[in-house]
Amino acid sequence: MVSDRSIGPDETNPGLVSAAIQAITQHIRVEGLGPGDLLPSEADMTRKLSVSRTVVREAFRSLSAMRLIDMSAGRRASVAKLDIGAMSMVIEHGVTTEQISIQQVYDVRRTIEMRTVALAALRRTDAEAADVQKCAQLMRENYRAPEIVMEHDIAFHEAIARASHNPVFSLIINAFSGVTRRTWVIGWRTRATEEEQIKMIEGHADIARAIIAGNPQLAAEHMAAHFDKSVKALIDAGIA
Amino acid sequence: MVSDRSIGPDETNPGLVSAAIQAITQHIRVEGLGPGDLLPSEADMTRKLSVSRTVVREAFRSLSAMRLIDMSAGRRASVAKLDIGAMSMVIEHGVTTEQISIQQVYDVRRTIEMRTVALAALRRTDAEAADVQKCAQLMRENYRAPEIVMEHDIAFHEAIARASHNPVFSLIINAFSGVTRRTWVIGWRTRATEEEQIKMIEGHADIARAIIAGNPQLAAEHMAAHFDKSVKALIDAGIA
DNA sequence: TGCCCAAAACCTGTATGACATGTTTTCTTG
DNA sequence: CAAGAAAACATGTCATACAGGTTTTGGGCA
Repeated sequence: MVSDRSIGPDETNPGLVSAAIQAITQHIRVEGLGPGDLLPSEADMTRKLSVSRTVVREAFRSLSAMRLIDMSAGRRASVAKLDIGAMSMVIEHGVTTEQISIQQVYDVRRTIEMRTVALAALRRTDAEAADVQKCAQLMRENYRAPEIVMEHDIAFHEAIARASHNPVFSLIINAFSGVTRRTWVIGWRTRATEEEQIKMIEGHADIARAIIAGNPQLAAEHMAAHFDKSVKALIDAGIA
Repeated sequence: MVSDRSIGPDETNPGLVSAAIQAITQHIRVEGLGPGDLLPSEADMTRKLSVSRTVVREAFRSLSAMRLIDMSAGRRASVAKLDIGAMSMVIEHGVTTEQISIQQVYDVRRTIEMRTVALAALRRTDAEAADVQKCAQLMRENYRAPEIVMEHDIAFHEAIARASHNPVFSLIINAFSGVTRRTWVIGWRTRATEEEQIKMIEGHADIARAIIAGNPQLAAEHMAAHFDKSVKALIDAGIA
C-alpha cells in the first residue's frame, strides 16, 4: 500500500507547524488567492495563530519547499505559479531509495506521453508545432554532443506536453525530467553505432511531423515506438 | 511554460536552507539510505554544515512537509516510505488557484487509469483482484449513502493502481484523490435517477469482472466508458 | 550471570530576543 | 512636483532556553 492511512493534504498532524501550514493553505483558499497574490507577513500570522515566529516560519518554509508559495528576503511571500516543485523531488526520492525502478518510470511516461502527443497533434498552435520541430532539429544538429542532444530531447517532450494544453501533463512529465537526466546517457551509449543514434533522433522527427500534420493516431504510434526502443536500450544496459 | 527556468530538485537557490536541504538529500543518496534508515541529528547537521540549528531545522521540516523524511519528537528523522506527500498538495494548489481545471484532472486520470486497469488485469494477484471486487461490492451495498460510496469508489481506483504493480501509478492516482473528494458528490447528484446511480455502480462491477477475468482490453474499455460518463456528468453540472 | 528499572544523555518542539539585510512607504527638501 | 533620504516593515540567520519525548547507560536485585 502506497499510502497507509494517508492523512491527506490538509492533515491533522500533531504539531503547531502542521496547523500553521493548514491555516496558510486555507487562507489561500478562502481568500481565493491566485498566483502572485501576497500572503500575510510572518508577524501577522504569528499574531493570528498565537504561536511563535519559529513555527510560522517553518510553515512558510515548508510551503516554499513544495513551491506552493514564493519567498524572498524583504518582501512578503506570494502564491506561486504552478510548478514541478515537490513532485520531482518525490519521484527522485523514490528512485534513489530504490522504491521505484527506472522501468516503472518509463512505463508511466510512455502511458502519459502517448496521450500528450495525440492531444498535441489535435490542439497545437502553429507556434507550438514549430517549438517541437525546432527541438527535433536541434537534436539532429548536435548529434555528436550527447549532453546537448539530451537537453533538447527533454525540451522536446516538454514542448509536446505544453502543446497538449493540459498543465497537469506538463507537470508530471517535468517531474520525471530529473530522473531522465540521470539515465539518458546510459540509453544513448547502448546505441552503439552512429547509425542507431541517428535513427533514434529521426524517431523524434517522425513524431514532430505527425504533430505538424495533425495526425494523433500516427503521432501516438511513433511515440510508442520511441519508448519501446528506449526501454529496450535500458534493458540491454542492464537497468532493471 | 510550466517551469520557466526550473532550477530542478537539487537547486542552487540562494539561502542556507536550500543548501541544507541539498546536503540532506545528498546524504541520503551517498549513504544509500532506504526507508526507515536514520538521518543525522539536527545537532550533527548543525556542526557539519556550520550553520545554526534554525537553518537545519527548516531544512528538515521542508523535507518532512514533502514526506521525504519522517519526523517525530524525541527521535531522529528517518527516510520515509514512498508517499503522495507533496504531490497531492501541488495538485490541490493548482486546482484551488484555478491553474488547473477539474476536466484536465479527469483527462489525466482517464489516461493513467486506462493503463493501470489493463496492467491490473494482467498482473493482479488473486488477493488484489478480491480487493478490487470487494470495493465494487461495498459500493453496491451502500448505494444509498453517497459519502460511503465515494470512499469505496476512491478505494476501488487505488486498489486497481496497486494491482498494476507500479508504485508510480499509485502515487499519481492517490495524488488526485483529494481533488476527487471535492468533486465526486457533484457528479453523483447529476445522476438524477436512482437507476442511473446504480448503472454507474455497475460500471465499476464491470471493470472488476474484467480484471478478474484477466482481460486487459475489456477492462480498459470499461474504464474508458466509466470516465466518459463521469466527465459528462461533471460537464452537465456546469464544471468547466 | 541475567534481567529490570531508574537516571542520565540525547533529541526534537516551541518560544524569545537580537541583529543583518533587503524592500516598501513616507516624508522632506530642492 | 519630483527626487532622494529616512523610517517602517519584511525576511534571513543566529544564540539561548526549556519542555517533553526517546534511547542509552548503569546499577541493583534475583
